[in-house]
Amino acid sequence: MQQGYVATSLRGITAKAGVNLAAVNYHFGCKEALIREVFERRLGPLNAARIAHLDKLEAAARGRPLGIEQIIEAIVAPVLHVSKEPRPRGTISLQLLGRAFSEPAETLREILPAQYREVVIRFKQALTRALPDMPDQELIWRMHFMFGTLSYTMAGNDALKLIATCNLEDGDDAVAIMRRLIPFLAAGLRAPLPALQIKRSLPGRRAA
Amino acid sequence: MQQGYVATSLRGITAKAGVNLAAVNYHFGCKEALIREVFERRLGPLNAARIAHLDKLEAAARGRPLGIEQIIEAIVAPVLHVSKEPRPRGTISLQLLGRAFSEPAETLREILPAQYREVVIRFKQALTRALPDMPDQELIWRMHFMFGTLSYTMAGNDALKLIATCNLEDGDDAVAIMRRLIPFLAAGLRAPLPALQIKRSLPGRRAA
DNA sequence: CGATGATTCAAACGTTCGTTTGAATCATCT
DNA sequence: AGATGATTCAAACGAACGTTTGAATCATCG
Repeated sequence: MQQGYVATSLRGITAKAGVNLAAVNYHFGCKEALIREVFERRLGPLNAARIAHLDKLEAAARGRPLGIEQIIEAIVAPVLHVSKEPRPRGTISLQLLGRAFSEPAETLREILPAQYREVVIRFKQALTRALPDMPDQELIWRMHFMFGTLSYTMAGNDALKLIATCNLEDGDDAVAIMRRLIPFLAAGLRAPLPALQIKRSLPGRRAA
Repeated sequence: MQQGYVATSLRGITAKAGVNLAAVNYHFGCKEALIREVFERRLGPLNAARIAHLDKLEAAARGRPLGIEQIIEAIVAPVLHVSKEPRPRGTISLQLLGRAFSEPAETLREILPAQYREVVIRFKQALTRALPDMPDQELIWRMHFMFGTLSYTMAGNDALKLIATCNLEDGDDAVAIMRRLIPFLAAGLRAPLPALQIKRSLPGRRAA
């Protein structure tokens, strides 16, 4: 899955796994069913851990709204757990999950919403209570931005690292990255509401 | 490019264009060169407009640091220009550019850094001056997050819209989205520095 | 042991892909 | 008009893909 669904051949998979080519069709039926199971096996526990984390936070809060950093951490911390799996499985799993939303393959368009639905509902509830003055529309978009940043970061594109033209320290493992990510996302979620009334604020070129 | 590089066949392209299959190899040489030219034609003007926008802002500022919202707007506004092209070209172009970083195709790994290098250098300079207290490492990561959010938003994944389980208003065109995006990103860039000293804030092992 | 069902295997099938080819067509200029 | 170079076209090529097939191998149990 480093190279995407269509570009990954069953011959490549079975060769690397040391099994026969026909084993895939025998055990899974077709290539689509295989990738479906891969995603369910990876994404299911991850999202279950996120919800469990949120459950624990809400139980401890006893009805009070959670802090935004807490909520984000409930989304992010399970990712770190995955990243700690032995190399290279941890890294590749993150790439897989991060790139999932960008996958053009049709079959993933059906899997992902089902896998993420409960997570999104629960976290939207938590965020709505943590940000009571935020309009619903605005919150949905900011959650969209948040998931986008997260999945993009998980995908770990080498492209932007090359772009950076400034060598990053080696100590920037997943934990360090996520520790940088949480304040960024929390501040974004808390940002003042955009001035939707000011019509000419975007295309115009007024300073001041 | 709605379906990715490998899944897009030259037969499909040429059929939709109403030209002969062999025309691609005659005029471009190979499929890779074709997609390379597509990206250069789309990305070149976009990034040139970003730099021109930044040039204008810096000339008007006469040496003073720019505002963060101004800098982000210089990145985002040219995107809106693309989005306004007649349907469906505008929308698809955004998808193309947004998904570019997630494309597993090897050839894009070479094109994108070259196309983006100057943009990243210029905007990093501007942001460094606008955020003088921000450590270099932290700024690079926050730019990474910012580009991630932007490209993810441009890609316009239907997946997350389905996930939202809350129908978005139809008025959310590209302009409205970007107006929401800018405060989100600006707040993220300005976020207080993560407390790297606090050891146990995230589940991580520490040596030393 | 021998029968039975599950699994593995090498080989092939049909399809689709990017690319090549050589003739046909077009545009341009003396 | 006729020659010439650029472009278009239908057809085919070899390679790679997902899938199927039928025999070989394995595990289990009376």
